[in-house]
Amino acid sequence: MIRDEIVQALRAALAATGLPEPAGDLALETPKLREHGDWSSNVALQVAKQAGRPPREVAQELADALAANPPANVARVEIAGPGFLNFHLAPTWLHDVLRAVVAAGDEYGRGESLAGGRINLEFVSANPTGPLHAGGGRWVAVGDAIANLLDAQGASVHREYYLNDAGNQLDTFGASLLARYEGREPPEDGYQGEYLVEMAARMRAELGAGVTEEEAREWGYREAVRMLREDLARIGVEFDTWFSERTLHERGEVADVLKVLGERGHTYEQDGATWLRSTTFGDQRDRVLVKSDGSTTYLANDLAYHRDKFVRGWDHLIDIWGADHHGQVKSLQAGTEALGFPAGEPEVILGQLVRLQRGGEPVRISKRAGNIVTLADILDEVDPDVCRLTFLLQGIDTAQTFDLDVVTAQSMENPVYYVQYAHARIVSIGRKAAAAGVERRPLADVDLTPLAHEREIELLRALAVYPDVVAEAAALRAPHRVTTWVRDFAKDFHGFYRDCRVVTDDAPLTQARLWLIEACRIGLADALGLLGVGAPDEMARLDDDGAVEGEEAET
RNA sequence: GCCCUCGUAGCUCAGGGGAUAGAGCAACCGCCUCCUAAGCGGUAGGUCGCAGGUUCGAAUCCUGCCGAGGGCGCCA
Repeated sequence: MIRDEIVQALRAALAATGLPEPAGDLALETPKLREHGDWSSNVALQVAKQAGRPPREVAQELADALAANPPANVARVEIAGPGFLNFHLAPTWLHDVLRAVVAAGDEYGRGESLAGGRINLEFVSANPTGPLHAGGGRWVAVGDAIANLLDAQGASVHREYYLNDAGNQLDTFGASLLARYEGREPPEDGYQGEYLVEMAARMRAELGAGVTEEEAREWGYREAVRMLREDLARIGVEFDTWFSERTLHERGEVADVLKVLGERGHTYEQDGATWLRSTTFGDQRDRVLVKSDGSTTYLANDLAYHRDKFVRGWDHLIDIWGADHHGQVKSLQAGTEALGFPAGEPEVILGQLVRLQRGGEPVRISKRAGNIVTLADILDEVDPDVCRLTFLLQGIDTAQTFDLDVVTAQSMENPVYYVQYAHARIVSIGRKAAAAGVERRPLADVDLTPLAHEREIELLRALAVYPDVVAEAAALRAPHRVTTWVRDFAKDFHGFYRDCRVVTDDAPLTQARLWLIEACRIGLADALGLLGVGAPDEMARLDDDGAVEGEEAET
């Protein structure tokens, strides 16, 4: 691509003038202002100090060297500001971008930065004690999108869900379910959620009378997993593996991990418990692995689990956790390192929690009333695409405020429609063109020089940058960057649509624009696909009140 | 006390070393004989929490302080 050609030309210019290479990457960016060219480099500023000369003088020397041996498509190089090198390209470079997009098709935006990598991505992993909480939807949407991004960079990604089915959480859950079944209130520290009442009724219908606590626990466990799978299926996420904690205990993996840690000299006995000397690996304090009552801690089990993942053959492990588990990161990483696995494994992506609101008021989870809001509740009211994109609107480092009224009642203002509409418009134009008997000729036979309108240029520039956006989003584990790109791109397209008619009497222009919008469609569909959001061929029409035609307007 | 994240327009948030800080919503003013107006254009709106420091250049990096959220169990 043109970008690499310019970088190479810059390197050559540096070498030719005897200037040093900058310490970091050779930065080449797209300036915010069009006057600053198509691409801009700050090498002269970076190198000026080492060279001991004014930046603009260095820039001039580089510009002269570049002029002597100009890269393809570069019309001119200007020096601006404190010493930026601004590359102004001939419009033809964007026509190359269009051809590249079409040639790549579904593959456009793919990268090779993780080629060959085998990654295990664990996310959601909510306890099998009920349906998914609405806030948990964030990890569903984010996790699936990150998996898509890693896949887009060439990695083989395995989506995994860890079922904590061996701890006392499940016992508490079973006791609570049995209490509801018997018409009692759940224990003080039990599960208060009202969904248990419904579950208990279903259990009675299935199992009849005389259910024991163990039977309640096992029935409830299976039922909860069924509900989790159902919720995930509704939003379109499928896991490759549902890993049961119980299997770790059954196969003796927890005991084995304890043995190995002991043999490696990383444990000690104190106060009747077995401790992991995790401070050796940077933890703030040592951690208990085996309690004085002989049972293992969550950490011990989790270490066995992560060792199991490595043994199954992944070369990189990623966990997505809510920030409320931040305190466990160092302990787990210390333990895996103590077991002999690479430092820094597993990589833990921490996401801030979701605050639920309704009409601006916080939704309180009342222990007594047990009025939890589930993901299923949201999916009852909004399209899965709306739900997903809402969770992917912002970076995961910020606590998200999820207002149920805004997301549900005002769903017509959700950005998802804005973006999907752009895609639908493109397909619609294709239908109109076909109906008018206009056929798109092979791209190789089409002259793209008519594409010179500012709107057209903007679209192609955005498409040119898209692969970089995807690569960066993958590297930073930040799917919202794709959301930001696709929103901006949809805006560009709507502007183009308004100003540039595609199907006209001007045959050469029509041909060029038909291919332009096809390239746009590829970009939109790809970005939406990475986010797990559909790219529809048509949208419902709205009447003047903003209500979907054919549906009753809400009053 | 210690650790992590955040603080940017009235609201929700992008931007995380570059040139004049952006978008959506809300407000105001315009645009449908024409491929879907779930659209487009314009106006208004900012001491980028505060104070220092590093740098040719800081919303961005460092330190401190203030504020918000989360964590620091022989719970999971």
